[in-house]
Amino acid sequence: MNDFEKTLQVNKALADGNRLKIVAALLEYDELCACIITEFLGIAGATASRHLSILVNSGLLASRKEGRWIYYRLSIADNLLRAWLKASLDNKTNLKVLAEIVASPVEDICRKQRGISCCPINKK
Amino acid sequence: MNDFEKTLQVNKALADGNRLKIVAALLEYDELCACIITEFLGIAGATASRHLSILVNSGLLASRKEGRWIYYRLSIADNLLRAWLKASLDNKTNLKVLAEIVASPVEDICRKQRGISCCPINKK
DNA sequence: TTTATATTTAGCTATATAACTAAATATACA
DNA sequence: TGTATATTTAGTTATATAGCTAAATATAAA
Repeated sequence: MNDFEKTLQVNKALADGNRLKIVAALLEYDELCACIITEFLGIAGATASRHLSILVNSGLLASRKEGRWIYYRLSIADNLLRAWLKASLDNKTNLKVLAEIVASPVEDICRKQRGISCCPINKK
Repeated sequence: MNDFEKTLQVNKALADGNRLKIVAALLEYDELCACIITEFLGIAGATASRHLSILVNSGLLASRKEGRWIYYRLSIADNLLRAWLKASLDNKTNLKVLAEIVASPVEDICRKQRGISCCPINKK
């Protein structure tokens, strides 16, 4: 894949509202697990999984596996792209829903095991 | 339309190979008329027209009418976006075909009137 | 006015893709 | 081992969109 096709792939990855919301969320939080992202978007897990794989394939996100959970984080190498996304998305996406999910008790969502928190949440 | 939706619209406008080629061409040339762009892309005029209107609606391009011709130019307000596109597309798109079209004799393409050049070409 | 040129709009078709559900895979706990 | 949880893959459906041709619109030249 040449540079032009690579740029096109990145643009296509960013041309969906749910994927843009994922990027916006990860501009605010260092890492988020798939289940939190699924809950945030309010869509089926399988659909969120597909969006995440599109973002990973484009190079915008990286993932890390830990037990049953997979954590996603931004991996945008291009400083100009990162700066533009930050300027375009920061405080322009409604992340209140996400904040509530993150703040929910450990029994909720993917944190169903007795007190074991699935996704250590680190704000940036 | 809020800021998030505006960003999404811009991303969607950039998520097509032919539209990205138009942006790349206009990073190199100050202005190009619709017929030159149509010839460059090698698609039907109607299709090129639709791509151009999508780019204009997203705010990436502006147009100017002069007689029968419509000239398009970049109108990207956001400096970060402009810088990223320049870095991503400059010299990464094959503009040789465009250079040949631009250099073609006045009888060709949309320059069919006796010696009257339709699209004054200004390289940046 | 008639003809030619440039562009857009309308209408159609084929492909891409975003959503879903169900099944498969993987890990962890009882 | 068996059960629960987290995620992905497979398969389906509906919608979006990129392409085309033909017709409409607009301007300029004969």
